[in-house]
This record gives sequence, C-alpha cells and structure tokens, in this order.
Amino acid sequence: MANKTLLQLKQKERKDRRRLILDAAQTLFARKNFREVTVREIARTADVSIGTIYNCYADMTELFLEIFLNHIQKITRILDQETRSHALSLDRLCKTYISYLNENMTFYQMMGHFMLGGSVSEDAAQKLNQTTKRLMDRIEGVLTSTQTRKIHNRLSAHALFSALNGIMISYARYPGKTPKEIKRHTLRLAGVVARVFGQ
Amino acid sequence: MANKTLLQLKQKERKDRRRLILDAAQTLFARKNFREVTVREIARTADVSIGTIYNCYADMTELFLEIFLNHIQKITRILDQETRSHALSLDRLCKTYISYLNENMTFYQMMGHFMLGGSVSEDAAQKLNQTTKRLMDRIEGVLTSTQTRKIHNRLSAHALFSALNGIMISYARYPGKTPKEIKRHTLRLAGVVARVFGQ
DNA sequence: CAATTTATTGATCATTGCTCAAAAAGTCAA
DNA sequence: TTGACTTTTTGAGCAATGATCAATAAATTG
Repeated sequence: MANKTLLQLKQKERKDRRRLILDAAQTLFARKNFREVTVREIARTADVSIGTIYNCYADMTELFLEIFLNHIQKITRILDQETRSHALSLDRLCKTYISYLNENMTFYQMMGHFMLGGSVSEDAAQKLNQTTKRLMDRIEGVLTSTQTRKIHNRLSAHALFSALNGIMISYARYPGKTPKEIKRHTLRLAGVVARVFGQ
Repeated sequence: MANKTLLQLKQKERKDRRRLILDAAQTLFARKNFREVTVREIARTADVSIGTIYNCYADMTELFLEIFLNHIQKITRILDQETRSHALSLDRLCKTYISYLNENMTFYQMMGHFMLGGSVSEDAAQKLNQTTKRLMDRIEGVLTSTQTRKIHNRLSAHALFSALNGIMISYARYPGKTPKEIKRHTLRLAGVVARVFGQ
C-alpha cells in the first residue's frame, strides 16, 4: 500500500462502482415517477445487492443529490453550447431551461424531495453550492447582457432561477392536464418570466 | 330517516369529525416537519383511532389537500384584509405571501408533496381549481392596478404566483442557512420579483 | 500459501400508509 | 325497554419501504 498510483486506481474503481449504480438509478428515473423507484429496484437494475448501494452512498438522498448535480451540470453545458452558437436571449434561456425540466421530471422532483426534508451533509451542500454557482453565473451573464438597467444582477439571477423552478412546481403536475398541455402552459409562463425580467 | 334536518345534522357531525382530525394534523404540521408527521401520530393527537381517520379521508393526500386549501383561503383572506385597509402594492403582496410561507412551511411542503406524486381525485382537483382561482383573482387585481401595460394579466398572475412559490422551493431549505437568513433572502427575492413584475 | 484487509451479500429490522373483521355505539319500530 | 338493524370505531395485522450488519467472498500483501 501507500503507493500513490494504486490509491488513485482504487479511487477510480470506487467511482466506477458509484457510476454503475448512478446509471441504473438514472435509467429508472427516466422511465418512471420519482416516488416509484425503490432501492431494491435500483439494486436489481445495477445487478448489485442492496448492501453495495449503501456501501457507495450513505443513503438514498446522497444518490439523489449526485443525480441532481448531474442535471445542473448538464443544463449549464447546454446553456454554454447555445451561447456559443448565438447570443443567448433571455427568452431562449428561460425556454431552454423549462424545456429541459419538462423532459427531465426527476430534476425538479428531486428539488421537491430536498425541500420536503431530505437533509444533505455538509460537504454535499458545498458541492451543491459550487455547481449551482456555475449555473447562476450563466443566468447572470444573460441578464447582464440583456437588461437595460444593470442593478443587483446576482440577486436577479436568483429570482429568475426561482421563478423558473416555481413554474414547474406550480404547474408540472396540475391535475387533469396532459403532459403536452403542461409543456405548453409552462413554456408560455417561461415567456412571461423572460419578458418581465428583461425590462 | 329521510328527515332533511336529520340528514343535515348527520352531515354536520361528519364535518365535525373531519374537523377534529384536521385540527390535530395542523397542530402537528405547525410543530414539526411535514415528513415526520405520521398517521399514527395524527390519530393519537386527535384522540381517535387510525381507522377513523381513514373513515373520514380516503387517504393522507386527501387530508393534505384540505389543509392545503385552508392555507390558500387564509392567504386570500389576508390579502383581502390588507386591500381593505390600504391599496395593496405589488411589493406588499409579494412580501405578505412570502412571509406567510416562511411561517407556514407546511403549505409549500404540500405543494412539493403533490408534485412528487400525491395524486388527487377529480372533485378534489375541482375544489383546488376553484380555491386557487380566487387567490389568482386577487393577484391579478393587484397586477392590473399597478402595471402600466395591462396585457395578459391572467397569465402574468400565474407567472407571479409561480415565481413566489419558486422562491420558497429553491431557497426555503437551503443547506446551512438559519430560518432567519432564509426569511431575509426570500423576502429580498420577493422584492425583486415584485419590482420586475411591476414594470 | 496463509494472514489480513476490503467488498459484497441478502436476511432482517423498524417504520410506514393502509385494510378489514370484530366490537361498540347509535337508531328506531314494536 | 327490548331486540333487530345500521353505522362507526377500533387496532391488530399486511405489504412495502429504507436501512443495517453479521456472515461470506474476494482481493491484497508479506
């Protein structure tokens, strides 16, 4: 032991195992509703025992948080990509975000889960902060480049981020509406939010 | 039987029993986190057996929805009261709403619960629609009286409502923040939202 | 190869929302 | 009041859940 390369190898293996479980979980979350996914099913899908899952993750919330962070990173990447191909308008930003949420229910469902009491460890919280910060930078960037009066843009970015999440929380599962209707309505609301924040 | 008064009396009793359970549940929700409240504890607090609860409510979600509706009605009443005493500014509306949510975590936690999969029956959904409509009327009213350009105000009301809920979803349980810090931040965000929607 | 560390396993636990047969309480004509 | 009927209450019990941990298997090392 004490060989540095070997230690790194070990850590890589550890990451691989986490990856295995993570992928299985993400597959299931893409297929069915957040609440319906169980540890047992994740274990079965990853072809691993329940105990192994708890060997890689302290609890389900830790696993959820990793998936959550992945989503934030993916959205950040998508926004970066769009910015590269053309100057990203506020309207486009909002609609891209809402579109992503419509197609990845897990993401905001996890937001709901954390809000409902899924408590996060300290260093997990720090990772969350870092990752969110990066997304917030992009939002602030777009705000700064489109707003006429440039005041309190960081706070405005927070407010815009909140508003977009709120659209989904408030209307994503509105009783008696089809997914198509919901997408239409949430996208319209995204447009309104973009308009008011752009003035 | 078939006596109308008697039938009314029965229905009143039924309502009373529901009330008993509802009050117990609300007491508990005020005291502790949404997730930590169990049927057993509600039963114990209401001094009633578990079976009786399920005799009054089809399931927990139905009970939650009734509490949720009560909160919406109470907020609507508060807004009406404020409107009577002085013309309600958008800023005041937003901050009143966010203040209420800060002091009644249950309310938006239940929003999260429904979003996470708590399915609502058809007539419950209708009641939800009616009650939300009334609150939305107030919001739209304030928007109409303060906005310079009066377009799509119903949609704007939806967007504003979403934005306010989103503030709480996104920041109400932000890891490592005290309730006081959270209230401060969410109220500031409410101010931003009021400002952008008021232009 | 044997000793020791490390990882995996799944039976098991406590808790949950919810059910349902039995018991209790309420109703009312005779 | 009695006794047949209906309605309501009760809580032991069910299936399912997230999580645990002793036993087992695999990997590492001297």
